Amino acid sequence: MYVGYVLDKDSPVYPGPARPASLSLGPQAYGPPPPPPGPPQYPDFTGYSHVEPGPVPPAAWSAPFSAPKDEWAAAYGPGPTAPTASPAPLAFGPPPDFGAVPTPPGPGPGLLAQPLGGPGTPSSPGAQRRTPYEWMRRSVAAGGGGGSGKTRTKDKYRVVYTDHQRLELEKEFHYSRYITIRRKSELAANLGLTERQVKIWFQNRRAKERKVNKKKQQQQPPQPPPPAHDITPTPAGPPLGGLCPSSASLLGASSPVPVKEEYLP
DNA sequence: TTGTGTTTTACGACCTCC
DNA sequence: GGAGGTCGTAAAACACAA
Repeated sequence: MYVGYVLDKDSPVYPGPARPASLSLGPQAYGPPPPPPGPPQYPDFTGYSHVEPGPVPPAAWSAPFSAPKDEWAAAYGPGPTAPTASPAPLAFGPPPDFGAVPTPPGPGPGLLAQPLGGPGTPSSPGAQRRTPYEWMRRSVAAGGGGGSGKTRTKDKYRVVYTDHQRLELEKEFHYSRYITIRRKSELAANLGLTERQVKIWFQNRRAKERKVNKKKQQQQPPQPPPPAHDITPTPAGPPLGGLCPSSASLLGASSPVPVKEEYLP
């Protein structure tokens, strides 16, 4: 286990600024790192595919995480507004950060102004794909099941996470592929999930990313190795031996990135 | 409406690390 | 030994073509 890494460092695995303490930051709030822009980070992301034109958040990582998940960023619009608009009686209110982050100029007045489905509209992610921002109103229905602990041995095999839960999980994943114990607890509490669910979600999410990356590599012709300065730690594995290289460099004296207190020893 | 393919939760097996 | 990692897989949820 990598408890030592997680407990002691609680630092992002991938280069980037230290995340603000509060949850629910918009993707753009994670801050742009210096690396050059690359292909979209989540071109395969289909969970929130009601893409609308919107501001493209700055790149969050260097390759292979060279670009932020602009799909969901664009799909959901500015992060701050989404949870604010959610009527879900989750364990947390709209984080202050959400109100603090200005709404970028977009195609419309924002999520709140988007049409919502009627009360009888399906509460599934698929339905949400057809009904933009439906997730804001259906967080409760499926959200209650999110932490219900249903298993294969119980009446329901699995629950479907609400879009809000998935959005927050995606945000956290966007920040770091490996969630810390602290963040896992926070996220689980805030989203009404169990820590186990959060852990498994991250495991599945990493598996998904590996699968996508593998698919990409198979589709793309072999390319020459990138220059040395472009080499970034691979996300394919857990951080071994404490700090990953990127974290080490992140904490280095030369790093311009401010390190959050909780990440400091 | 139905069949089929894909995605999303959840678990078990096995491994590594402390 | 416990916790969390990957890997493989089951099954529900979902999308979509016929």
